[in-house]
Amino acid sequence: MLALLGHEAMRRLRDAHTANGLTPRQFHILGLLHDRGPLAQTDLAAETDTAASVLVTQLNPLEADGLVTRTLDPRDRRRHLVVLTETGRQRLRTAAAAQQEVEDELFRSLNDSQRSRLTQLLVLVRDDLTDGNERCGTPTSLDRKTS
Amino acid sequence: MLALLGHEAMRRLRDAHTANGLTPRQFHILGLLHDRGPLAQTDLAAETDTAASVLVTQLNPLEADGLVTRTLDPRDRRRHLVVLTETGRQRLRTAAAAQQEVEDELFRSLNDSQRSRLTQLLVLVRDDLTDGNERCGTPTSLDRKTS
DNA sequence: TATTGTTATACTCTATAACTATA
DNA sequence: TATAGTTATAGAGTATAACAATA
Repeated sequence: MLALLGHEAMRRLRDAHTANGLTPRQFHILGLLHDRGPLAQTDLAAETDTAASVLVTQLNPLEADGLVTRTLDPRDRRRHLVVLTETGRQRLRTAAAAQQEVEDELFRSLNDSQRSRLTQLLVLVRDDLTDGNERCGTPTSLDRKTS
Repeated sequence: MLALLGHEAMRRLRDAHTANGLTPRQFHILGLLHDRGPLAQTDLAAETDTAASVLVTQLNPLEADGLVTRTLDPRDRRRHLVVLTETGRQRLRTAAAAQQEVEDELFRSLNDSQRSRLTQLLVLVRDDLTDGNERCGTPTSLDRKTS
């Protein structure tokens, strides 16, 4: 049921973000750049758990739309620093509002205390999976976030 | 987070079922046939929320492996009744054990009361989404189960 | 030689439409 | 004409390997 509900949640988030010209991954990328400042593509790939080659295909449209710029890191000219533009910041704001709408719709059957209990339980599961996998060396998608 | 955790759950279930030569959908199909007896493909498509064309591609390997048979319904020779064989029943048992292992691993950080509370909250969300969509006419994947 | 980023390729899952056979 | 099932095709998402530039 967790898998099925998660699939439905992803579908709704994808629909909402598509209306803003973004994929869920691109929304994630914009959010990271907003919170952490400019990042190299390697860092973005690690944080979002996407292969480097996939990251490129996500960044290209973002750069073409002027939401993001790529500049060479002067100290290591192999690295491309990805920077959030002002346009990108605005797009992130409207996309975040759309995301919030989807979340409200998804969890409208729960009151505030039920919602926080659900988050609390999911956090327990997630944290156990992430550092559990780091410990026993069975890497999966979830733990690359913290590595 | 629900979407991400659901994705991870689906990945683990898929891996477990792949080891038994099944997809998650095929496991779902076998389970339905076990619980409800022979069903026409239309019914299976509705219950599992898969397009008819997708259902065919899931049933073909099941029939080839002898887990399932397709027979014409004598009362409406357009309908193909899908029947679970004894081999299919056995495969379902081993696959169900594998699914249970994955669930135990996923939720090992929760004790029994936490697990039941999580299920309870997820059921609330799911039921609201399903009959909520039936009411307001915004059909999604989840509500076809109950229609 | 190793690392960053890019390109090309293939594979899976999914959605759609066209087709057949029955009703 | 409408329905049950099938086939073929195209699209999105993802994973892998080969490649260019830089360290």
